[in-house]
Amino acid sequence: MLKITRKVEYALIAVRHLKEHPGELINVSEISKLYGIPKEVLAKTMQKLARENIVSSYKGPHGGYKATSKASKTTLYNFFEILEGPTAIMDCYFDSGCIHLTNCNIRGPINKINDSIRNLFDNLTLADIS
Amino acid sequence: MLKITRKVEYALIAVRHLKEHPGELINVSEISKLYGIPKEVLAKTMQKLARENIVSSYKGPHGGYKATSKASKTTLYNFFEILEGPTAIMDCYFDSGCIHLTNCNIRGPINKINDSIRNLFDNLTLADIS
DNA sequence: TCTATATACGGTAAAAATTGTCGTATTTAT
DNA sequence: ATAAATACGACAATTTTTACCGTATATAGA
Repeated sequence: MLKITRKVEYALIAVRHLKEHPGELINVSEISKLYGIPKEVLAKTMQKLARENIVSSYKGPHGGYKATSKASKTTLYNFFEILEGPTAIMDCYFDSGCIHLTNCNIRGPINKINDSIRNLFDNLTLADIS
Repeated sequence: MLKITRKVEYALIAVRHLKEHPGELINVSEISKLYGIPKEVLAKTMQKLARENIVSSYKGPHGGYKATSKASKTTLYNFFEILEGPTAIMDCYFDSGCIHLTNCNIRGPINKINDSIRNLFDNLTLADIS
């Protein structure tokens, strides 16, 4: 519990790698081999980041990805959201689908904890882990 | 991702309920019905808490559980640990089993984030959510 | 002493979420 | 044209989480 997913882990590794080689076009295979990450998984992850302009993509031979200026400014919260959707320690923070809401006795405190965690990830950027 | 498990959710609800009825012996069936929690799941969870003296248990008819004084003092981190084992956003914080450790480029920053989260849960007690 | 009720505990089945794989399309440098 | 790369969708495999079942043990009360 309270784990980040491998996809996020892979994405963090990839972005960091791109930032360590500024301007350079680096393809998925290269990063895959270097860090032992399944190629297709990383590929799809990079595509999501490309859609959000965290990285820019170039097709064709010698193509690949490079980090954009947005990469550094992006908060960890947004980064997580791009890859995994809205993040909270319990679904009821976003979903109203919980049947127990009316007699739930912990929602208030849980939401406070949530806010703390969200605050933490809102105040860390990708630059902080690069 | 970054979710607490239902077991932990159930345990928080149960402990809070016990603390709302101090001294009273309340059995698992009662809490189960009240909050719509599967009985056996909650039962096992309560047994873990009993072993760690977060609650005290009484067998037989009119038996049940009540919160102990330790309940309020227990940190959320310890509570999570009792129920789910050591908690970290990535396994490599505790496990050395990761093959990539040598060329992992994000371990340092990830561990810092981990420390922040751990600090958060170390400084919140069950009293804070009751 | 018998019975009913409750916790204690282990094993396993079911469900859900995550992770990985495959096939195909598209773009583009050479 | 060809080869190398991203783009995308569907599905399979794995892992984790959640729920259920059976049995043992303790104890209050008739």
